[in-house]
Amino acid sequence: MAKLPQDFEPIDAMRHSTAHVLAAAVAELFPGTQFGVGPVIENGFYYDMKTVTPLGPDDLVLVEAKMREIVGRGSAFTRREMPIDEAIEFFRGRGQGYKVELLSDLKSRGTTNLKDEELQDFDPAAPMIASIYETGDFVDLCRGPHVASTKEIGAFKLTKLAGAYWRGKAENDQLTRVYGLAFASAAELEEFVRQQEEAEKRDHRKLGRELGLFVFSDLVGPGLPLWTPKGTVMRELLNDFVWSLRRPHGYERVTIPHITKKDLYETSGHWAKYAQDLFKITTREDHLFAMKPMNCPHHTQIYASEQRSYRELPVRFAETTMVYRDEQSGELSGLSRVLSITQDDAHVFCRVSQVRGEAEIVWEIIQKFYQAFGFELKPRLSRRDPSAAEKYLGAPEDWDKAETALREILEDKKVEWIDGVGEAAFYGPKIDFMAKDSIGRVWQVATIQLDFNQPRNFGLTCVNEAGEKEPIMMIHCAIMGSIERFMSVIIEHYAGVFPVWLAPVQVRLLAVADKHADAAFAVARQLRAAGLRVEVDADAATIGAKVRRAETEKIPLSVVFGDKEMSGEPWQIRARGSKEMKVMRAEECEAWLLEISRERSM
RNA sequence: GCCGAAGUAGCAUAGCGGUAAUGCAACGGUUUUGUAAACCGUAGACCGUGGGUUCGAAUCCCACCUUCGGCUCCA
Repeated sequence: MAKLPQDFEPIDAMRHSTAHVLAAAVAELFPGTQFGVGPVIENGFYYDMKTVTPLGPDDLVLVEAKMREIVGRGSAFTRREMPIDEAIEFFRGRGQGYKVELLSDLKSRGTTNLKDEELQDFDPAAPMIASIYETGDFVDLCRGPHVASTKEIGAFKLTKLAGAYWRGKAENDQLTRVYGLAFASAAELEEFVRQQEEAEKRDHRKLGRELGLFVFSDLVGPGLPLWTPKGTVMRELLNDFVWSLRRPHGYERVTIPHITKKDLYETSGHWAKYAQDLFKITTREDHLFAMKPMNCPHHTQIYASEQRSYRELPVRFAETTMVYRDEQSGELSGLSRVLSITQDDAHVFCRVSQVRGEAEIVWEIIQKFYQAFGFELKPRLSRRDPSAAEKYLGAPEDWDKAETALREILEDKKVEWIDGVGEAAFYGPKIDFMAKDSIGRVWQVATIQLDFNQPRNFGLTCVNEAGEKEPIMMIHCAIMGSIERFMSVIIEHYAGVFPVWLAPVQVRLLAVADKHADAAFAVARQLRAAGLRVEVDADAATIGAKVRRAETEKIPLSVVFGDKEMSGEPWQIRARGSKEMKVMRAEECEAWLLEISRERSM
């Protein structure tokens, strides 16, 4: 994300100046290049540009060398100001069409329609004065601030080339975006690169394959993960956990088919908005069906199947089930973005007066759930963008009411929350939860969504105390959101080293020699019968090799099983990653293992 | 979908116009082992798919599939 100049930290002026040096280097090497915007981002900068001939990876090396040459010249960054019309002519004269467009747009429509990355070029306080910065022969539109001269530029490195649409719109020109890192010192740059490598080791796509949790098949297709027995064990455990938290609050399970006539989505409002993202099915009799991309419309039909009294509300339906969305192929990524998504979905049908209480129950479930993994949660009020009313269903007054209800809950909780303008669903505002993982990355996870539109579209009511039909509200809530995404998050959070309760294999018995195998298998059978997930390693390998194998496969507990154990000596239980053994008499082991394997904790 | 890059045995990599190599895993044999890698051997790849250029293609060209990095999108 681009940073605004008012949020600049001391390092950011240097990063911004480095972006100018990048543009200067490209301008020297590739005359005729037109430049877009070049903002500061986390850890560095980028610059969007349209070169006469496309840039390749080899050019990146060339450009970086040229940048070092320019930095070596030690030129000053000099600021000049001019009226906006003069600036338009100035950049037109230099063939910089994108800069001319930005300036002209600013002149006619003001700063409010500018994106963050574009605001790095303009000062909203003085929109009719353009400032430019000169470095040697290179001149760029820019609000600043910059360092005094290229002598102050620290350690930098160009990292990648990517495509990016001009002003973020898919219908515009596609420019080449050059990304770079910039830090005050070479040591900091190296440290950052090292951290990146650490994060790569946790990549769920790599760990998922190594740990045998899920696979993809070219025959089945992209974005359609196939879950192995081990991966399925984890999915079920997570789902059971969610259920254990929901059950006391009166949630009931329901089950729906995975396809429906299109009529359902025409009524819900989804067809108009998402028709092209649906997998469609034509029946032999030429009727049009769709794979379900969400569950709420189906669930409304269970609610609507009978007349409901206010006395039976809230009605809480929940179901963990797959939905299917025809995403753009370029969006797919490991488990983070897939076509077959398992949602732990719930819909609460309630009166307006019950919304608050129900939302608080969900909040409590979410907190308990995420606490068990050691995630730090931060809520976000995802509300509508008032300047884009056409994107949302329903009357603004209803939106205001719903947004206020959620805001009150947030204020009541006295927690820090993020204001998410434009993050609402098309049918209502929501509270989304952002989870910070063990290496500080933030993921959007659980959600509580208010919806007055679908109940209205489907005519959902209850009979109230006065015997009248009263319109009701619907709350959509998901604890994990998507199990696929949540799996990707916890795989990376734990780096594949899962806590005992969640590990697909909890205990491995390492048979010392052939003669111990039968006894080890017998013990394993007994522990399995007690509910533990146990394996035996009885291969013809040394005990050292078996220990190593259990470690690299990230099995939480292992027990060497040989003569000593068979003759009744205490077991030595090895916890992964630790050389210290837990020594325990055999007859105590089962109870202890059961206890720790059930404790849902980090 | 768009821009760019990449697909070689189960995994990780080498080879980059002259007919596929290495490590780990697998399999067979020997060893019967006490807390992070025993030893010896064997097998395993139409080099993503299809087409083209060439006497000859893993290697060059085209299309498609899949993956990766971004952009756009995300109920």
